[in-house]
Amino acid sequence: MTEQKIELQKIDSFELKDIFECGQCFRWNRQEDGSYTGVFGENVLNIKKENKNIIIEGICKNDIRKTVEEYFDLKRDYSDIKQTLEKVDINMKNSITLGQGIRILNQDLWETILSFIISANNNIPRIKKIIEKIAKNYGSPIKWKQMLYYTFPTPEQLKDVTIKEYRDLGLGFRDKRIYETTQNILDKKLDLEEIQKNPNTLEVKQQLLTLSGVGPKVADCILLFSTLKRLEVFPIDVWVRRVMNHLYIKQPDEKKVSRKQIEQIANEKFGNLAGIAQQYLFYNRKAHLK
DNA sequence: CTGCAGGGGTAAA
DNA sequence: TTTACCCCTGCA
Repeated sequence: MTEQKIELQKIDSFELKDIFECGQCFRWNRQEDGSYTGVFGENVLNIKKENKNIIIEGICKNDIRKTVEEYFDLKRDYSDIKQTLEKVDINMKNSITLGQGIRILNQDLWETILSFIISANNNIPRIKKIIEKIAKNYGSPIKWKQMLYYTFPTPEQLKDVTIKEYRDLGLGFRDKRIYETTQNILDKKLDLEEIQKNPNTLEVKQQLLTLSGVGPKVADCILLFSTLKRLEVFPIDVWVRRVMNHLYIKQPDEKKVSRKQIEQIANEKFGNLAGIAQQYLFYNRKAHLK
């Protein structure tokens, strides 16, 4: 646990806003100076961009370079990915222009599972608020610059939390789901270490779907945004459904568009990069407001 | 000020 | 396939 600092140069595809406000993460907050501060694992980091350089500093458990490299997916060549996707069609090309600075984070699997269970039928400000409360109540404190931050609690730290306590935190009907999923992980009904090793995405998805509160959309988000990092999945939420319908399907009644239909088109067009394509498409959402 | 719709879905009927 | 769901915010 030490205070560390690092400066990265010539990193392609790294816009703070694109990365932190695309909906993949919930614990990064924009500061007044335009930088972002966030907690992940046992780290509290602040990131800012000056000229073309990225400056990262804060409390970091292990070597900051390695930590950052892993978390921000720095070893992946996003310009290569963008080049491939750009060729798909003009829609994708435009979408990439809108969100060209995105990177898909390698977030802790456990935290990602709980975060996206909480995200169900919910809005981002409230999701963030709830996750912050859970961290503050059950996580471990980390002090940096006179401020206290809190890690996301481990399954063990949530072991004895009751459904009622969750309800009192404002989780609503998700209280039971969080409780049950925590118990299932503690009981190793699903072994998070094991599924990390399984290369068969469909199998892993089936296993995630056994968890309470995890349906197809949440499962895909977990597969894409965590260290599972399956770039071929295509999470379908109302916005992506809207955009996909608008661009490719053109069904007058949006609700009639089936998940299967969207998945098929996504797979045909974007193949094993569908997940990243989904993120770019997400930037199209405001262009298609009802 | 009160009422109501709707939000990055899921589980249960 | 359809419906209820906890809480919160925005808006009529």
